[in-house]
Amino acid sequence: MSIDLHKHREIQQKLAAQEPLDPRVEKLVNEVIARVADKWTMIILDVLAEHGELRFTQLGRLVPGISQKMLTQTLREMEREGLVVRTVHPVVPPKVEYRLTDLGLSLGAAFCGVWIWAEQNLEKIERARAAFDQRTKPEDQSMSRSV
Amino acid sequence: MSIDLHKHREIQQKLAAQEPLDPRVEKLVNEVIARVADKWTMIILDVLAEHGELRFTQLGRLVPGISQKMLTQTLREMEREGLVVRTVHPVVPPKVEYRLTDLGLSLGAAFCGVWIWAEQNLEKIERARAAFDQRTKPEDQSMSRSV
DNA sequence: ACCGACACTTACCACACGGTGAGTATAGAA
DNA sequence: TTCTATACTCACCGTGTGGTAAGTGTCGGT
Repeated sequence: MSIDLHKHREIQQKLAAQEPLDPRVEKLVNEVIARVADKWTMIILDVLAEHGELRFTQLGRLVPGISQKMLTQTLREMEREGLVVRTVHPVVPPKVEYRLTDLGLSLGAAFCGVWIWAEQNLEKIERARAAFDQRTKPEDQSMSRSV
Repeated sequence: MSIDLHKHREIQQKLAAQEPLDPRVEKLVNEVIARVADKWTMIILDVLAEHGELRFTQLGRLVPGISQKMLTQTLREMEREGLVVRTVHPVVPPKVEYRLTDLGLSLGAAFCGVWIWAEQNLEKIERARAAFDQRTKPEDQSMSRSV
């Protein structure tokens, strides 16, 4: 549930030292990050963490920009990873409910570290970006630098 | 540097409760995740955390699959976010060194939570995936699926 | 008989991402 | 003179990702 500080230190040391982590772990982490980092997964995780159990259309309404296709797709992937459970009620107008598993909840908790980091370093990042743009942009060229 | 457990709890509570986080933070988090989650950023962060200061080609060698284009691009983005510093030595064969900033280091530390999570839940995820594939794959010739 | 609700699935399409390979600049080595 | 090393930039191109819109199936309401 909560971050284990011993583990934390240990891995920090591994990062600081040359000790490579288990390659399986590294691969998994990359996969997890890739999965979680897409446009919708974190938002859905967030909404689900906030609202508990939700139906497909409710979820769609709570994640404004999303298309049905992406909602289904993301939810499927999250289900596959064991982050959400999908409960089908075989009733006349279909009723499907989605809810985070313990795993999903714990992923949310694990990401707290990143949230905290972002929260604490928001200003720093914005300053870094501004400074970078400052020292990069002054060339009056129309370089297409899309975000 | 290390994760603040008070903050951690606080945010967990916010996640559990309905309290939304500062939208700026949420936006930033999504951006950070999106940035960090690309194919190369985390790997570079990792390599840099392990080796300290590195030159362009050294980095390229330590991140086997990467193309020059992607290395440059990723490095630039990381520089913009203030995660790395780029030091140019105006010598005859160009010499440029890259090194993590405190911010970059702290991001690595923040991601420890996710690493730990992945490490601790590796089996669970693989089992979830296997189970999901199991119950999804058995599609034989018949198109009708009996749930 | 027709419509709408729900939870999807499918076809199509545009754009962005990432790879490849070439080009650029400089100076010392061969 | 040509080659090599370094740290890039640029043009081109194929794939993949995500959006739009329409279709599917069932049943209850009108």
